[in-house]
Amino acid sequence: MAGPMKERITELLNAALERARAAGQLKSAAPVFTVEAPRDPSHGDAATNAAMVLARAEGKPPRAIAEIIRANFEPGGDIAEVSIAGPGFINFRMAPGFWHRRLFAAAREGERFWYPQLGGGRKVNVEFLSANPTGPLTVGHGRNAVLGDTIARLHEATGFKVVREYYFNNGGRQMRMLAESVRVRYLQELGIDAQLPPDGYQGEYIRDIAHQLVLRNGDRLAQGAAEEIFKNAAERAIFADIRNTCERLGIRFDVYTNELDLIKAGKIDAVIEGLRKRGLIAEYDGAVWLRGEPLGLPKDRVLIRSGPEREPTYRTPDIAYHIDKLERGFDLIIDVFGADHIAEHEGVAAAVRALGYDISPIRVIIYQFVTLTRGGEKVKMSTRKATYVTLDELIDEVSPQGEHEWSPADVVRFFFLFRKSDTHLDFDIDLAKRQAPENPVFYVQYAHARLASVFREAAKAGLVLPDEVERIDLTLLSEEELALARRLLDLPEVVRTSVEELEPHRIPFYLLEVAGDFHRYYNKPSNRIIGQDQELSRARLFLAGVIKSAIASGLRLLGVSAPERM
RNA sequence: GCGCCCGUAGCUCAACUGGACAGAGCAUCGGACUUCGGAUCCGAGGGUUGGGGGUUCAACUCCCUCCGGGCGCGCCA
Repeated sequence: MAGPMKERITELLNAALERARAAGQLKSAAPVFTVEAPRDPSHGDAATNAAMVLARAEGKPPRAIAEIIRANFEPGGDIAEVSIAGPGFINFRMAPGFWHRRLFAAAREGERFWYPQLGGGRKVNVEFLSANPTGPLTVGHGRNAVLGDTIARLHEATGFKVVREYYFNNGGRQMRMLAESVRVRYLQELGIDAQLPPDGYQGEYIRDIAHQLVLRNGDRLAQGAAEEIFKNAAERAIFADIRNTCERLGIRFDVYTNELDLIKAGKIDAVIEGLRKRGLIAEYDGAVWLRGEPLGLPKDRVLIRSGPEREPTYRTPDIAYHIDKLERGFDLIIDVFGADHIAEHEGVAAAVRALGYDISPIRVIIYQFVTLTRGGEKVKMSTRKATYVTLDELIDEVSPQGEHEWSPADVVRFFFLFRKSDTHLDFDIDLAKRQAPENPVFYVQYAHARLASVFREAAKAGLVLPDEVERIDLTLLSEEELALARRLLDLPEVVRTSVEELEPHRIPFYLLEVAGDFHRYYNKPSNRIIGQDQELSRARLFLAGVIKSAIASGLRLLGVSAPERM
């Protein structure tokens, strides 16, 4: 519901309550009531529960109180009707002129209208994906990447300054294992007998990296070559691959941060020192521990491993990393994590707070895992065992073939966003492949392409909208068309909720509804946009333009293209 | 065992964060244009929102409990 309308009605309601009290018709103090758009549009444009929340204090039935409020309500110019319904709702219906003015505003302002400015230039850091460079991106990473990027887009659109950030660990055991795996494949490539360690990486891409090393170095690395060489080669190659996949999805990062740099900058040591000063460090079993009990955590957590290397666990740099982000002065720090990280994040947050930082800027969006179904069976995925479907393969498989105006990422992006992040996502590959033309994304894009086509036809027929849109007579629009307009004009509120609650899935669901409204409207012969009556045609074409603008603006938030032709 | 998430139509999911009669898309069955794009539209069937209790004028939504599924409880990330 439009913000201005809501505020206006709230004011008028408060005035009515005041009058009723002055007249002795009500005795209790102003209640906390809400003004919202009813779920069912036939109930009106706005509704309040004021009478119902007053019922108890007044000792009267809600509908009787509603009558009192209505009797004292002096409607402003835009409110056409005030009625009482259901258990005691007071419903308001706006005059058509209100909607006409909103439509004109939408046409004039374009994206500024659809994207409410919430950020005021505040700085937000969105950390997402953050996959360690040990292999190609999998389908699970895809959900993270698309969610994170879309949250970034939502914030950009609504007036935040956004940094997209990728954090990775390159100091630990996993990277050593990666290096070792490359070395083994390298030796094998040279015909030298070598065995992958039990936890080694078995993927084909390791052989590719080893093969490249042979091409460039021959057998010079066969004896005594530093682990560093294999590690760097692997990291470089895998990152190139990850970047490429992200590029295909329309995703680019502004900042990469890694563990080794944090170590070199002494930030890890600083964390340990700070914690030690506060009595939060324990040392036993040869390791350095974060004490759980004083932080309200279930148990102690290792910060520095035992053994001669004195290696930090992943959690220590993560603490340092979050402090680093806080010190860089972001107003909002968003972490996109898989469900398996949630417990760990609590520990990290507790440590950061214990070190004296205000962690309120940090917000976490958790997403549940993606399960993949192929041939009716769940595919179990493991990076190490190389039994995964890569994100690249998925993009290839579900993207339409041939020449198109739209991006190969459209289907994948839309699918990943088409459910709430904290529910499991079941991705049936066969279905996505086979039914690609019936995917919801095509339904929405088709609505846009159809509208574009209408404008092409209108131009052919010499029908053009005036620059001064206010000259168009919107009183010619039918009730059905106004209903369509009302849903359309919801977009700014949908965007607001998506940003505030970090719930991007609202956008694709909204777009599906608008597209459905339009397809239904369009299919009725009586709703022909380009017709004999010039004035009516102009009013309808104008509305069509606003619909097109809303769909395009919504899709842009998702990183999904809005094709003019399909 | 403990913690977090989930359980809504045959399947995959929504439900404006406590509001009115729980809605879409697939799937099934039956229909619709000789002009703006049929990748569309119309209609039908399908529900005790996992079970039970509680709070509230009002519960899919909050609390308790039980059942079922996922994730975590690593000196992996």
